[in-house]
This record gives sequence, structure tokens and C-alpha cells, in this order.
Amino acid sequence: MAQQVRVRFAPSPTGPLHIGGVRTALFNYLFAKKNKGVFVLRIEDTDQKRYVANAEEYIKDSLDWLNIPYDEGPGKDGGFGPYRQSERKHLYKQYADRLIAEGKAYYAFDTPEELAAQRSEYEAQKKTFIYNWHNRQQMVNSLSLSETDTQERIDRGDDYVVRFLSPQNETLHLSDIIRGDIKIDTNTLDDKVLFKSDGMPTYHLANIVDDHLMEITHVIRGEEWLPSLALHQQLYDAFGWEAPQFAHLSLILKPNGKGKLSKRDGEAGGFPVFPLQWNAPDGSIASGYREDAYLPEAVVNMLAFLGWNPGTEQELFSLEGLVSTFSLEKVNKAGAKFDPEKAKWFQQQYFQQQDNDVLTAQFETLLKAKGVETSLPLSQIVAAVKERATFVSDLWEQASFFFQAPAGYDEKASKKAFKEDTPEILSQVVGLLENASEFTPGVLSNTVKGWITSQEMGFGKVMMPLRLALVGAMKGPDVFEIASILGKEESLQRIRKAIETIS
RNA sequence: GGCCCAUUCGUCUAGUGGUUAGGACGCAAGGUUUUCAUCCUUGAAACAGGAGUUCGAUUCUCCUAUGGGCUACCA
Repeated sequence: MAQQVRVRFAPSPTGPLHIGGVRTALFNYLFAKKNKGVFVLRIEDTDQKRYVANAEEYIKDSLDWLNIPYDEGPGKDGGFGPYRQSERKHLYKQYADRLIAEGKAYYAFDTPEELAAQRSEYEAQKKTFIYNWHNRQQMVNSLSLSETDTQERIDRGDDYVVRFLSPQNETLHLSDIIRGDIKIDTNTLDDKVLFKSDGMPTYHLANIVDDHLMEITHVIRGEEWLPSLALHQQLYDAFGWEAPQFAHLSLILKPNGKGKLSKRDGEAGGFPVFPLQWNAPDGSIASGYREDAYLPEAVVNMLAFLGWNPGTEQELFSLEGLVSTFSLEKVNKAGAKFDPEKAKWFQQQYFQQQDNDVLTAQFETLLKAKGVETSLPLSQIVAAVKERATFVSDLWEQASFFFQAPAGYDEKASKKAFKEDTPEILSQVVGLLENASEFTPGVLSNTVKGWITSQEMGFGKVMMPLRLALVGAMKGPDVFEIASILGKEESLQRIRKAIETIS
């Protein structure tokens, strides 16, 4: 029996989760569920300087809205908690100490200022500053200092960090589910800081310790972590722990231009890059898919297809469908440019699948917000207009004429539709409608069309003015359906108004 | 600069040592709708370049180019 699959999504609460992060969470979720495993949410808040108050709540709300719930996480202990690194603070130091005791890490006393100075000095000479075998003896650390000197500095309370002692002249063989084998020359590696002078671990240490303690079997994370894989693998080896399997997801790129997708791209392109609206502490507001009225299913489907596909021609998948079809092997290696148009297409597909009753209720809310009072049959209106809409808000644009009689007539269309004999024709139509046996689309259509045929008149001479009279423009559902919904009284009134206007 | 990763229509992608290189978005044309949208049909549109391996490379290898990521006591 194989070990149970456990994956984690480990964001740091430094701001709103953007759709790249959401996709990472989604892929973790899909992989976990596909393998009947556990999806863990871990909050990586080791950097106190960058902590943002509402960010954790935002992350939870986002996952909640998208319907990708975590099995374990803050507030949902599965026996591996706590799930915030700040609450696990006490755990990490012993592991750093262990590495030092075993000679696999060392104390370093260089101040940030000294390091910065060295860096800029190297840079001025167009050389690369790396803190490792080639210069660690020239730096201030427990390797270059005597044992007593080191102890003295620690005893008197000097700030220090713990650095990993990266080996010289070794070739590391790393493996990634998506990318295959990667070889790294350890001579190019830094002696990374594992433990900071503020008493907190860095991401690298906390990450490895927590993944081990939480028995994570697969680490699915963004490509930005690929360069750290060498360090992480070495850390597992140093502790004598079995490393999880890794899968690094390519990044989501700007729709056009260079670089990864950012908040600015959304603002410039008029599309959200966040699942939920984000009200930043500085008062600025970034739009979200939820507030822009996207359906969560559409967002999930769209995100899943950014860098992954099932290898078939099917594109529409429910969450359950994604779970059963998903595999990491089918994840693409290359970064994917985000396409807001395709996102809209997914939304349209799911919008059309929405239940009419649900849409009617939302439409009613929308009307109330606009202060529209009406006795018209809303569900009929929604049904008539739905296929022209992608968002609930489109419903209003498509159906507003039901509630507001045309104040004028589209100029271009009226030039084409309104002729000298139009008032006379419309008057005849009024007569027909008044005497119609029933005010239903079928009856009205038969009545009027039959009359047109009997008069040997062009259809356009009647239908176009009639539509303009009722709608005000050349758009919308079938004219007789509109008339039927509007009712006899209102329909006749609108036609008479048109006769009056053009006479 | 150094290290790492990537490269099929404009975009997301399928695909194989021999294919008319397939689909989707978007775009264009036609049809349906006597309107518009939907819908249907059709079309234009791609293997980054150069070597090599091979009877044959889009597919395998190398180089170049381009793009991306990392290069913090951030994650």
C-alpha cells in the first residue's frame, strides 16, 4: 500500500493571492483529489516585515469561493498543526542547531550593511558575489573565526544568522515531475541563510522542516522556486529525510509584452488578475473575478487550462471532471500568456448553463438596485435575452427596453425603416394587434405575417418599423415575443407613440 | 553579468522519426435569425534559426537566438 498523497499550498500572506497562486492551489487540489490524498493549506508568514493583515482571510475566501477547499489548515487541524509558520516558530531552531552540530551549517556574523557593500563592490567590477566556498574564509563566520571568538560573539548577543555549508565540486542530480532531470554544479550555489537574526527561519528551512513534519509527498509550486530546488534537496539529504517529489509549474505571463502577469496588467487591460476584489491598506482597489460577476466554475476551468490540458479536444470540465482527468505529466513546461478573451469565453459557456431561475433572481436584485419597478414576467424576459449575455449585468443591457419605452429611435435604423407610408402601415398593425385572439408570440406572428403576405408587402416594411417602435433599435429577441411580454396595452402604446413621432 | 528553465498558428495548445501538423479563443466570409446576439459551415493562420544523427526530422543531439525565472537575514 503506497503512502497517502499529501500536498500543500503554502502562500505567504503579503497581499492578495493572484491568479497564478490560485492556479497553483488548484493544481495541488486536483492532484490531491485525483489521488485520494490530502490538500493542506499552510500560511508561510516568516517575514514579519511583509505581513499584511487581511491577506490570510483573503486566501481562505478565495479558495472558498472557487470551491477548492483544503482538508487541513488554520482552523482545520488534521493532526499536523499548527499551520501558520509563525505559530511553529519554536520548532525550527533545533533543526538549525542540529545542522551546525553536524558541521553542515555555520554561524555568520556579517552585517547586512557589510554584505551590501561587498555586493556593490563586486558588481562594480562586473563580478558575481556569491557567499560560498570561494570567499567564506574572508567573511565573518564560525568557519573563519576561532571557536572561542565565535562563542564570545554569541554570548555577548551579537546578531548572527545560520548559513548552509554548500559543498564544493559536486554535481547534484535533481528530478522534477514536469521537467525531468536537472543537473547542478554546487560550485555555483550560495551558502543560503537558513535562520535569520530575528529568530525566525527563512523560507528554505521552514519549508523543508514543515513539509517533512507534515508528511508532504508532493511539492507542487511555481517555477520561481526551481533555482531553490538544489538547496532544498541538499537540506533533505543533510537531515537524512526522504524528499518529496517536486513539480514546478510554469508561470502565467502578461497577455502581451514581456514578463509575468502583474496587477498593473489587469488595470491596463481591463481584466481582473485577482479572484476577489482586494481593498489594499493604502486605499486602492483591485478588481476581482467574483465582483466582475464571473462564475467560479468558469474561473476554475479557465485556470486549469492555462498550462494544462487533458490531451483530448474537450475544454469544458466541471471540477469533478478536472479531478478525474488531471495529471501532472500533462502540465506544460512553458509559461502561458494569459488571454482575457478566452476567460470571457469560458464565462459565457458557464453563464449559458446557468439555471434560469437563478438568473431571474439575480436579475431581480439588479433591477431593484436600479430602482426599476415592474410587473412584467421576469423569467420570460431572462429566457428571451439570456443567450445574448455573458454576465448578469449584460441582462440589463439586453433587456432594459422592456422597462423603459424607447425615448428615441436609433438614427441609422430609423432612416432605413421609417418611410412615408410607415404611419399608415403601423396603424394597420395596431388594428391587427387589438383584435388578436390571444396576445401570444405564435398568434401575433401568424396574424401579422399573414396580413403582410395578403397585402403582398415587403416584410421589412412592417417588421423593421415595428421593432423600432417597440425596442428603439435593431436588436433584441423576436418582435412578437417582445410584444407578448410587454402586453397588449404597452405594445400598442409604443406603436402609437412611434406613429405620432414620425408623422 | 552568473545559474536554471523554456520555445508548434496572434494567443492557449494536441501531436508523431514518415500526418493534408489537429482543436479552441480571436479574426474573416457565408448561412440561420426578415433585427442583433446565439448557432452552423467555411477560410486565413504555426513546428524560432543553424548544424548534426537518420533513407527521412516538427519530433533525437549540439550550437545560436529569443523569452522567462532566480541571483535578499522576501516568499
